[in-house]
Amino acid sequence: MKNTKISNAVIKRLPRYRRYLIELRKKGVEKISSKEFSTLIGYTASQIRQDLNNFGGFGQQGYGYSVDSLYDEISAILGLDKEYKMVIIGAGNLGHAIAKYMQSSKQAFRVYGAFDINPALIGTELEGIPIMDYENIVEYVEKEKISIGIICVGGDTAQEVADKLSFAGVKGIWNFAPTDIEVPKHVALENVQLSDSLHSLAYHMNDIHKKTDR
Amino acid sequence: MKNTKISNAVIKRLPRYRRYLIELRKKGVEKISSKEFSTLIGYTASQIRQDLNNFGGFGQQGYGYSVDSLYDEISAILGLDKEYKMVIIGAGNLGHAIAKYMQSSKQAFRVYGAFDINPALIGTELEGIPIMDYENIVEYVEKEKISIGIICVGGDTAQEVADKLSFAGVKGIWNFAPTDIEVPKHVALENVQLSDSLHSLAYHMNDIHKKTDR
DNA sequence: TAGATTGTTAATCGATTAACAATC
DNA sequence: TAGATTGTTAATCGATTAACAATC
Repeated sequence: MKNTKISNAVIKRLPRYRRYLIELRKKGVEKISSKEFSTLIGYTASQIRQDLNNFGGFGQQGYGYSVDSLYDEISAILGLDKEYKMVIIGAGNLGHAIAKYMQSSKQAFRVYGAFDINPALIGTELEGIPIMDYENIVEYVEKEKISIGIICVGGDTAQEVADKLSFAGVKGIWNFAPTDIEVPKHVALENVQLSDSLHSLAYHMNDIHKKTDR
Repeated sequence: MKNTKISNAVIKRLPRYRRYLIELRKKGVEKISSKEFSTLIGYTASQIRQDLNNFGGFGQQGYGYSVDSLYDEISAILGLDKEYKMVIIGAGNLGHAIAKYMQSSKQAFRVYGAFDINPALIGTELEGIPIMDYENIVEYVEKEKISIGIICVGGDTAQEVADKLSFAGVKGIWNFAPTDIEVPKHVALENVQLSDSLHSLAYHMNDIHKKTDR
């Protein structure tokens, strides 16, 4: 595997490739050429080949790509052949929402516990997941070897939660708080800004009209 | 306002500018230069000026940008000075999650109804929002002038829901289904691929390790 | 072998950054 | 006026697309 710093644009496309490969597998398709894949997924054949060759030559000239093995390769590149233990911080609406969502996903990601500062919530359960005292989070993360923290608190406390999680040793933070947070270099960070996404939708809704008007 | 096709990269940054402007307003900051904004938000001063000038000259030479009016301008560009009526399709885990989330946001976006095909759910409520029969969605959207449909169904039915919503006349679709969908040109589409986001996090968690190893 | 399709290099395109003249 | 900072043009950088030789 080469390692000359893969661009983020490429990485963002990998899960999408993988999703389409799952569909193809379901349909019993065994091989696919970059050209066929192109019409399916909507990237150019050139881009598909370019993207995949960042990680190695997965294809075969004159034949194409094996759906099964390409799926396996991409899954491995993404690290989906591993298991990830997660905790949710913030057992309010958003935390509840994510807990529900994670439960219905049958992936290698599993939520082991939730944390809150609200005494009324501590000791209860969030969709079957125990809600514990936020005071004890560092201890818990260390002991249970939790690798991902899901931040579902309000924007004002998100940074302090991120600091604590990083200190406790998580390897990744999935941030749903409506704030940008900073993490040490060795901690991976992925932001889900739902309101940004909605605002972007609003822009395009109006933009489309402007175009129609011309 | 110029209209020479704003790149999507720019649009994706607008909500972020807006969030920082809200913070600045809270702190009572009245003006900000592109240079000061740069250190705060992490884009280059050049990019900030370039971005803003896509929409007009909001600044003043020798002074900078007025926080208040820049906030107003960006809000207007995004279309956040308007009201948006929404429906949720799919009252399962994900729909419930989004309903909760939308409720806690006090923005110009409001969910008026939810739809499902499950007879056990129809007639009940989802966080105070009535759950109606999916059969009647077109009629409802037309009558209530709903402008945004939030798709919270499984991947297998997402496209058919999108078709129905488009037919009924929504102007935007916020898609949480783990599938890519196609919509007519006049309908805006925003995808939230939570699993893609999580997979991208997994990649970076492992990628960071590779770097450490070298 | 001939045909197909990859892997990879070169060309193009677009987005970001730098520079600076305009102007408050 | 002098100083500061924008608006905008030009230069650079990176990502996408095209082309084609390598090879299954």
